Amino acid sequence: MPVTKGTALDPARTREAILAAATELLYRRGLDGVGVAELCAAVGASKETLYRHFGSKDGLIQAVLEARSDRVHAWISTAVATAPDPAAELHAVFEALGGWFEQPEFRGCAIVNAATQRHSPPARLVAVRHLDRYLEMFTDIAARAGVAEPGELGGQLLILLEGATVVADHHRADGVARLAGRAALTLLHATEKSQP
Amino acid sequence: MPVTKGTALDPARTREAILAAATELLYRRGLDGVGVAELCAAVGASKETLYRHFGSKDGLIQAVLEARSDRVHAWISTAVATAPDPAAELHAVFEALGGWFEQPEFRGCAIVNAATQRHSPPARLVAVRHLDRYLEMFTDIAARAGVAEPGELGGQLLILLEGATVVADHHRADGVARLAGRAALTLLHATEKSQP
DNA sequence: AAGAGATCGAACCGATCGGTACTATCTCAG
DNA sequence: CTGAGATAGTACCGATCGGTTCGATCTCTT
Repeated sequence: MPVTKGTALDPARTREAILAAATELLYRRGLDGVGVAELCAAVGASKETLYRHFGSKDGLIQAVLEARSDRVHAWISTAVATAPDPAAELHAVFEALGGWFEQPEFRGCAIVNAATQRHSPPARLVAVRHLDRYLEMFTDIAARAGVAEPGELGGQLLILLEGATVVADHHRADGVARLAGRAALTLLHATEKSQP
Repeated sequence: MPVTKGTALDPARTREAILAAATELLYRRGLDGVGVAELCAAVGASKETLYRHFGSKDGLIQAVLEARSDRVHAWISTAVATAPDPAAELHAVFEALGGWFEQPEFRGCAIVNAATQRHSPPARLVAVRHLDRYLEMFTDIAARAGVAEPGELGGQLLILLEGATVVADHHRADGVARLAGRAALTLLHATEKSQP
């Protein structure tokens, strides 16, 4: 049945619905673990609709990744914004991360996972920008804390965040975020102390 | 031509040859990026030979991952063994890591990548044991350094190692290992100082 | 009222997937 | 010398892949 009778025709909403369903499925089963046909079935859309909105499976994947990157950074930024000082900001970031790791559907960072599966420009570019934003955020926190080399500490905090995500995904999830959070604060304090 | 004339018949060597070629190709292009036919062509072996030795593509993948995990840990252990004290051991680990990151064929940790692509028991188990061995190594180093809670520091060092690997793969490779290495030493010294 | 655009559902495309079967031919152990 | 096992090469299997096309049918804009 074409265009279910009584349904409002809203391309933008259709696009979002496809995006949402694809985000979940591709994250859970991997980029190569879900075919376009199954994707369409899960959305309740036809192939033609999907291809009109995204052009190709890779186009859909890219749209999914960019939207996800934006959402993740908005979420982390919110956590940071509620904290009163740099140390509390770091604590907030890793506490938020811990809440994510505990969710049963947690499967690592979708953007990094995608770049691992498709080691090609589109996915890699999204990943680079994703990590760039993390690095900028951490460097800002380090700068606000008044450390001598914010870039150095920022990079180390990025390593802690990504490392915690990988370990939570592939080793043990419980306590990893707090472990990384304590390491982050230790690094912050050590760097502060050494530069009075 | 079956069994090229003059070639010694050595199943064990054949197996190793398949393993070696598959290790390189699957690492470079991803588990789903290479078909069995291409794999056979790269090895110079027939499908029947591959399937007789490994049973299935997944069997081959598992053999590849386990061999790789063994090799990586032997390599890291060698780096550790040459250092005179815990701090030097950590330095050696991250220096070795840096050398790996700089290689043009570096594509992240093959075992973690595989577990990301196949989020199913076989690959996941190899990954868990792989990280277990890292954790044990780092915990031992922490214990030798005499810190109060070697497990805590060991876990943090594991996070640094995996984080550095991810960042080197997906963000920037140069200097990441040394950045993580300095963080590792900072954590070690901070933990030592707080527990006289 | 009419045309434009959106959507579904299905058929269809060539290519490729992992895996099997078979033959011819070689090596190697007895 | 003989039989068992290893191998290359090829053809083949059904399934699935990403992607295209088409007609029917709906909504929306004018």
